[in-house]
Amino acid sequence: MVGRGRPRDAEVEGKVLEAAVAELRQRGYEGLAMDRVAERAGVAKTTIYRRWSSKAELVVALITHLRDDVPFEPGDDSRRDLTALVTAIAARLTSTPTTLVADLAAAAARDPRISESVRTLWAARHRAVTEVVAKAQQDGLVLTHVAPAVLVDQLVGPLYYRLLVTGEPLTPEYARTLVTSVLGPSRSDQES
Amino acid sequence: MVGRGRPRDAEVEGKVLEAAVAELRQRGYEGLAMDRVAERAGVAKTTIYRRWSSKAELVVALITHLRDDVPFEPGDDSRRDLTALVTAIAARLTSTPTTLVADLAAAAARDPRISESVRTLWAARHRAVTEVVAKAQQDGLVLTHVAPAVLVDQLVGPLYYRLLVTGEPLTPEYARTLVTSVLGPSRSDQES
Amino acid sequence: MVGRGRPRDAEVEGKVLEAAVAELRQRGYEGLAMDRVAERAGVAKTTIYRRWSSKAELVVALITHLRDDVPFEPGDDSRRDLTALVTAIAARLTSTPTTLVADLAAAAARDPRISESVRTLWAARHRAVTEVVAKAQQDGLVLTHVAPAVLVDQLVGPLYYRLLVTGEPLTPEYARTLVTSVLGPSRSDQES
Amino acid sequence: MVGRGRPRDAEVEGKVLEAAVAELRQRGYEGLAMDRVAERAGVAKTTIYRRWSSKAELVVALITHLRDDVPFEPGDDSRRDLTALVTAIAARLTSTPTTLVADLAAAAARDPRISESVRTLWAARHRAVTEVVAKAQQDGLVLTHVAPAVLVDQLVGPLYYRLLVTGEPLTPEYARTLVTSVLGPSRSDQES
DNA sequence: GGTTAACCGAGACGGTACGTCTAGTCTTGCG
DNA sequence: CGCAAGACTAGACGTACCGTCTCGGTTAACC
Repeated sequence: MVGRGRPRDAEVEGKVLEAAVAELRQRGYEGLAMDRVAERAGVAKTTIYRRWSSKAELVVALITHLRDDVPFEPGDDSRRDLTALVTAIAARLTSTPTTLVADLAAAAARDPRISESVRTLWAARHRAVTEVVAKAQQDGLVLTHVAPAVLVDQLVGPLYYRLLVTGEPLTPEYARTLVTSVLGPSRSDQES
Repeated sequence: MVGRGRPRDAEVEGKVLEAAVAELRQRGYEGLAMDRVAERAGVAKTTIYRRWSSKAELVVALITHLRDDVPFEPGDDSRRDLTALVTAIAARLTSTPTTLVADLAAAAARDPRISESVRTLWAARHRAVTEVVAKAQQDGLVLTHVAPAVLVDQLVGPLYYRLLVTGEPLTPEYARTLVTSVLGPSRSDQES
Repeated sequence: MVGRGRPRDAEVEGKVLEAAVAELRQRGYEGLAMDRVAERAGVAKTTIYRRWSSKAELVVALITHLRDDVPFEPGDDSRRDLTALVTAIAARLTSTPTTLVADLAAAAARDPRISESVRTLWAARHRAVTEVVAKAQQDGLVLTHVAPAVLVDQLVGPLYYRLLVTGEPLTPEYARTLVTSVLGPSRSDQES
Repeated sequence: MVGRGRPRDAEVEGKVLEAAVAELRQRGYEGLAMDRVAERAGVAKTTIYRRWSSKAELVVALITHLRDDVPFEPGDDSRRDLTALVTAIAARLTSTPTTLVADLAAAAARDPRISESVRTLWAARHRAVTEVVAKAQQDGLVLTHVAPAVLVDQLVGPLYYRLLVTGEPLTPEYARTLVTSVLGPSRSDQES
């Protein structure tokens, strides 16, 4: 007895998320009004609440929707791969409104369901890093014998730390320095 | 023309900040209601707004008020000092409600004044780390030649990263591993 | 071109009306939600709207459905008959939730179709009174020469007045007093 | 400790009630939207809810506000007085939207506080009738020896009965007939 | 010692948003 | 067709919060 009743309008989800993203960019999280989202999406407020039980959940979905996993295929040069990955993550964080990242963290700290959702998002984004780090370690490129997970934390963690805590900029140079710190200087770095 | 009129009640500031801290811990930034702060402090809302022109400014003041710098004097053994420091920071973060940290970050991301205030707070807490790292580097304990600031980020950043992003626990072992990763294994570690 | 398509389920009408009556008793007219009626009746909302085009019309039908005329055969003694009738009406009103009566009046005041339906209901219930009053008047039992309809109003009206307006109780004594006031005291009353 | 805080704006109450009356006349009870009342009165919705906790209570207040007790001084002729009073009540009921009367009854049947309020309203309006009836009875004008309260019910009750139940019109003639039925025919009536 | 200036408390007020509820309509697929 | 299931529009309801404003009443400093 599946598929009874009127099926959900497939367009709704997209329209709402799009409207929400636009509003979010324009007025920030606090300024994101459900009424306006509804109107902008050309949809009744009830329809939004049927899918997402609160503003917070809508924003979570919105973020997930933003996920555009660029599949990453590792090359031969782990150092180059790692630098590219960390730089990409930094770039992405930079282009995302900081409030969003912070609000997600705050919402996650309060609601375990959101927490899970948000963590899944980040996990997906950082997975490739773990793989490349493990590979680099097998190749003997890493200085210390520490669990790969810790190294990942030391590559990615500082990005969030700067973004959320110190407010310093996430430049490509910074990303490269992080990699250098973990892998040691490359030959070209040494020469310079 | 100084000192005319009724002087401000000296106790008010303290009472309000205390009440605000309590509310912030309980309900987070969004849930921090000025009405409740006023009631809890036994003070009129007007009195609060006379001192701080908005909720945001109140939180700024509140954060500054939180600063309770435990003075740290470095010893001979930089590795031991560093481990102690990172462990202490981790312990402090663990004992602080995660929502508080996240909400501060969120508030900072929204309001530059809060941002500055929050950063000053963290900077005070992390200053000692920078000093010890620099000393360790001078002593030749650090593997790579990277700016001390970056090393600090890689020691402290992962703590916030785990707390706010991945949700993994901040154990003393983790703190020691972070130090090991930066300084390389200690002699005792190597022996084991 | 008769009997095309699936025939209407004969049970539906009864189930819906019954459910609607129950809801009406519990929650009153305003609180009568079509969704709840549908669910309680085990019927789709669409099915209800196919038969009755609005909440108002459903209530109309519902009222008609409530009609359960207890046939009354007059005896020799008009005074006794009248007393019995008025007492019976009072008892029935007492056992009916006051909200129901009031809501019916309110709905009637709003919608002429409901109005007609409700009036038919009351008329059926009060018809016997008119007959007996007319008979009593012919027998010379009534003090004044007033149209029977007015006397009926003065016998039945006070019941609704007390119920809806003053909130005073409808006791059998009250019913008898009403009859006494219209017919004059009976011989036994006079003796006492 | 009187008169603390900002005093209530004296105009608000009047403006809101006026706006509410206008809305009520235009769109009926169900169509009376608090948002529109607020806008029309040039007042925030919160301000309305601070004074009246619900739509129902606002309407009650509205009715009470409508109270314009025409003080009645009885003359020598009780029959004339009574006729005038009953006619006045009938006229007033006729000029009031029926929905209002019915809705008040319905609201009263649900909420005891409203009930009390409404009854007070009616009681004030009907008080004079009781007095005049009692006087008429002392003067020997009443046919039967029944409690004055019952006679009042039989004079006023039929008006509400016709209005809410049978829907028949409340003409001055009807009012006079009611009085006649209770007092017996006047001399002039007999002559005619 | 009266005037004046600034404070304090209480709380009303305008405004904005949230999340809930309902009436009625519309869209499927099954019988 | 009828029916069940349930999505959809439109819009009211009552609550919460923010920041402003208006009072009556204090508490000093100054004339």
